[in-house]
Amino acid sequence: MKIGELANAAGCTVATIRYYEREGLLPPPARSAGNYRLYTREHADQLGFIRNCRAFDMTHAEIRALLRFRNAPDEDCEGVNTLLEEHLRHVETRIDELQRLKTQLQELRGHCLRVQATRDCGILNELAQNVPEPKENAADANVNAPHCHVHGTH
Amino acid sequence: MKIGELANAAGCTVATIRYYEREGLLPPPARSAGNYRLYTREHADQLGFIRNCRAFDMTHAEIRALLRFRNAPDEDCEGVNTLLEEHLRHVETRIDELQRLKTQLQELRGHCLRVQATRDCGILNELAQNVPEPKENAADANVNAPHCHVHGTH
DNA sequence: TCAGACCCTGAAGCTACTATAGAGTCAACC
DNA sequence: GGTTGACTCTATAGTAGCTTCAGGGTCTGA
Repeated sequence: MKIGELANAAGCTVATIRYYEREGLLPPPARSAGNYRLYTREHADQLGFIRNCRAFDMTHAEIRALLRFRNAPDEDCEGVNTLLEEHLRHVETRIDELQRLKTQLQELRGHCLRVQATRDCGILNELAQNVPEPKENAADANVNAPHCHVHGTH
Repeated sequence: MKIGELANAAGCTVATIRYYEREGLLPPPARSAGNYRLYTREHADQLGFIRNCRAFDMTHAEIRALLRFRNAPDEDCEGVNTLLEEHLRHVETRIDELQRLKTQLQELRGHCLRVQATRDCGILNELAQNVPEPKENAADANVNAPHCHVHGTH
């Protein structure tokens, strides 16, 4: 099948598929006489696997690791379990951080409850203050725990 | 004050300060005879404001908007309130997404509860399946709601 | 033969920084 | 006067996971 069909089947763009090939997540397929990529069922399966992993928000490094396990069917799967648990912990950590952030944002929101001149706006004034409390969020968390790949709000 | 002192005071790196200048978040300061940046109290205040906003995980675009309000003290602050509420909604959306993701990851984790050959690993087999459920996460959310800047787990 | 849909490569853009290379500045010490 | 070391400068590239663009080639049907 051609790249457009594969993209359709997998629910992603052709650019994404070419990108995965460059990244080594997807093996380079055969080419037609006109230099078009020609994919097999195995490519489609592997791409499905990758897209499922991405839907679980795994990084390419994590997916590469899982693909290695998948290509070594006789090895034991302890590493798979470990990887999943670590990923889960990252997600939980990020949830905690965002929940703290939410609380702080709600507090900040409460500093201005009506429309007034910006010079009197409690929110802007609060942001101009030394507010050292919201410190446990993404940027700092990444500094403190460099192995945690869970990042900012945006 | 020189850039190193400012960085120390603001709790960020000199590279970050130079980056903010390039990005237009901080106005270019005067220079010494030896071409060193010389910052004033106003610069320090504005940098503090920016760092506070960043601690709330706001984007540079959001911060730029807030700085514009800050520099127009006679305008009304409705836009500030709106911006904050939208930011809060983004955070809440992201929390919901991550919580759904967490549930799905726990479910996935349950598919393999002992160490076995990877060919039999329930997790890998599940990931090789058509699993269309974890669809509401970052990648798709960004497609569906292009204005939501809350992104992935990593 | 021509339009239109599809495909190709290579490079740049996105976000908020961080890191590196190679060079200049400045104060203190000998 | 020379040297050391801390600090600063600019320019450039790298990070993650794509998306978008420019400038072209391929293929199919009318």
